[in-house]
Amino acid sequence: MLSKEFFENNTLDVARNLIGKVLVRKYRGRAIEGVITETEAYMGHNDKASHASRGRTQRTEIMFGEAGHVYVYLIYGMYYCLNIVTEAKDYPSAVLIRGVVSSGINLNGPGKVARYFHIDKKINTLPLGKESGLWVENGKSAALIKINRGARVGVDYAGWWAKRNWRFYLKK
DNA sequence: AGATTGATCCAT
DNA sequence: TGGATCAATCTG
Repeated sequence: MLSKEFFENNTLDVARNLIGKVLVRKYRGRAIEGVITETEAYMGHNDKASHASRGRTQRTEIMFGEAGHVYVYLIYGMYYCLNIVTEAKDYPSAVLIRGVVSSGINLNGPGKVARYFHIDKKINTLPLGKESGLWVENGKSAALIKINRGARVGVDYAGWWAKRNWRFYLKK
């Protein structure tokens, strides 16, 4: 299981390094696993695409918290999105898990990932590990993986910040 | 391209 | 307390 230190690094590095790692979910005595194929970094007070850009609120407080904790939110009234908090305490940042491959099934999009892994607000703000039943394991030799970068999805409203290549995905 | 859906945030 | 706004997805 990846340590808290892994998530205390620069968010862009964490987002890139999470590609190829294995997401593990223990749910009702069953283990669900999948290789992470797509992530996005949300980083800093100034990132207009980040929920934390307007400062601390009840919802975003978790992004200012300890690395390696889970941030889950509901979007469009229907879909949960899974994020993992990164970097130092009081620096708002997290990585959104956008894509996972599990048992040959391609889960493209954060809403599908959350649904498949039974992610909802019950594990919001919990640390990765036994308590949340969610953690990340090392994958196979990350050095052999080809990773592409691109602009983040669905954040056009963020102007210049939307153009930054803070999305990472496995090259096919 | 349009409908769906509700938590969250901030102020007409 | 109300209304605008969303880190999306499915169906055509």
